[in-house]
Amino acid sequence: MVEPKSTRQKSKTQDQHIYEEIFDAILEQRLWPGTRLKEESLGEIFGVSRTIIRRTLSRLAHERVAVFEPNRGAFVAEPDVSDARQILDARRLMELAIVEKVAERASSIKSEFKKLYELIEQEHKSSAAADKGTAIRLSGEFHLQLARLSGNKPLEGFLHSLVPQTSLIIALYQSKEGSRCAIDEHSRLLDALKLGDAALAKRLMGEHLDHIEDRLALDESAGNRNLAKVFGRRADKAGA
Amino acid sequence: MVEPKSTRQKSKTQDQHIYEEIFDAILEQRLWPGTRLKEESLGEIFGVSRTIIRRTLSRLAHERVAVFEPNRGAFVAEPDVSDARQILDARRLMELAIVEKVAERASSIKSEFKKLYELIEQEHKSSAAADKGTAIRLSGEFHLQLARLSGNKPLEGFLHSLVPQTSLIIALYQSKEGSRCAIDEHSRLLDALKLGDAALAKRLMGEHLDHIEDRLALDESAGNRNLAKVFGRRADKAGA
DNA sequence: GATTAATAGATTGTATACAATTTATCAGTA
DNA sequence: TACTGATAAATTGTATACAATCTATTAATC
Repeated sequence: MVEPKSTRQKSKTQDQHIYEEIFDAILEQRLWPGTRLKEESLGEIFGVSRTIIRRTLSRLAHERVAVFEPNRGAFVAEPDVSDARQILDARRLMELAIVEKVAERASSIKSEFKKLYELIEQEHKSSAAADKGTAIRLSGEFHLQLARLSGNKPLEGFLHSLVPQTSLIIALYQSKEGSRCAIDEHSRLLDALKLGDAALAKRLMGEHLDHIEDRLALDESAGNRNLAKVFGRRADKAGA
Repeated sequence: MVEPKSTRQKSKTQDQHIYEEIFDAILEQRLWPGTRLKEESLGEIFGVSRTIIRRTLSRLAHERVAVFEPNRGAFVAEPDVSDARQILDARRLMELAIVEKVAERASSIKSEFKKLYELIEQEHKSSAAADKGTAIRLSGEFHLQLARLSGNKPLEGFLHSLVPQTSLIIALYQSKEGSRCAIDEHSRLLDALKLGDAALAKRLMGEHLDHIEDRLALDESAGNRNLAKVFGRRADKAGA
């Protein structure tokens, strides 16, 4: 690999790298809701100044994955029960629309499906290796890839914000352990999409989302699961 | 009005102010697609350093209302025909979902409707006074208020990005002048919503969006309307 | 000992300085 | 004149310095 001519051109990819690193950490649930994202610490980790980190945090805040508290810094978001319902509701709307579009375009994007099957394959492997973090992340990436195949950039962008938020919701409110049906659901969904069967694909996606929600405890009392919030304290799990 | 104790606390509202100022200028089509957004000029206009302006531009870029070109700065976005179709498609999805939600909640948010009728009233006045810019902006705000009443924050956020993008599309591709039916359409839509008639409201919203799209020339040749782009030049309408 | 007040330390928020890059200006040449 | 190349000016991209604020620690008081 060759060094770039200047330090300037890599700026965008460097931004992207830092962003994805944090994004993935949230998807994999290594970064817990409420975790403090200290600017200087992150700057040292990635070898950049606070300027760059601040831009990344600003992007995450925009996507509602992080939250800025004035004069206190950025924290990984902690969606409450009401937020969670709205997020899942919006996500269902997006995912159904995306699935419909992908099914419509099925014939013209056939070569793309292979990559998605490979992604599912990886998901299986991570799951078999009990690498839960990677499995969760790959599951999220499956949905993001589907969004890309919809051919609608705004929708793709919106889902890119909703997927990690869903990950935070699962971290906060999942009560039952995930039965390992989820991966097979991806497979069957993809089969339906490849055949261009929009109705079936939408039904399967709907059920897939149902299953994710079924494992959550989003009743009113569920707010209490987040003890730190109840007592007005903040967990600071980010080491210096 | 009393001065705030420190210059720090007003930071968020100052950010918001600058953002809204630019946002409104785009809604009112005073800022044309492709216009360069020079950081120092904006900083002088609003009396802040480039740091603050940069944050605002970054937000606008996230919402796809502005675009950063590496080492060249930020420009008001110029959605091409393909972008335009995707944006309008996404907007239709959002608006129909929003209208459905508002209709469902109609009984519990009755007091909110009055504000919307007042907004329509203002729209009428601006239109009568031939104040086209204000009329367009108020029309956009009508849709944003509706999104707020949906009670779904993610959806509201998504529409907040799509509305100014639609404004850019209209600026670039509107061929026929807008017949002044649009305002009455808002009225009738609101009537249906107040009665909680979701089906009718959705039909009216669909037709409303149809009418907006009908006035556009989004055929393949329409790309040529943007001459500057065809010839690879850039219009720089922002004075120093 | 518990509670409050005062101080020191750590962290964010903003402006600014400097480097890298692009854009504009202007000779020089055919 | 039209075109090329070199130089200067303007602009963005990043790091850093400093001010404002919050947090933790310690001292003082009851």
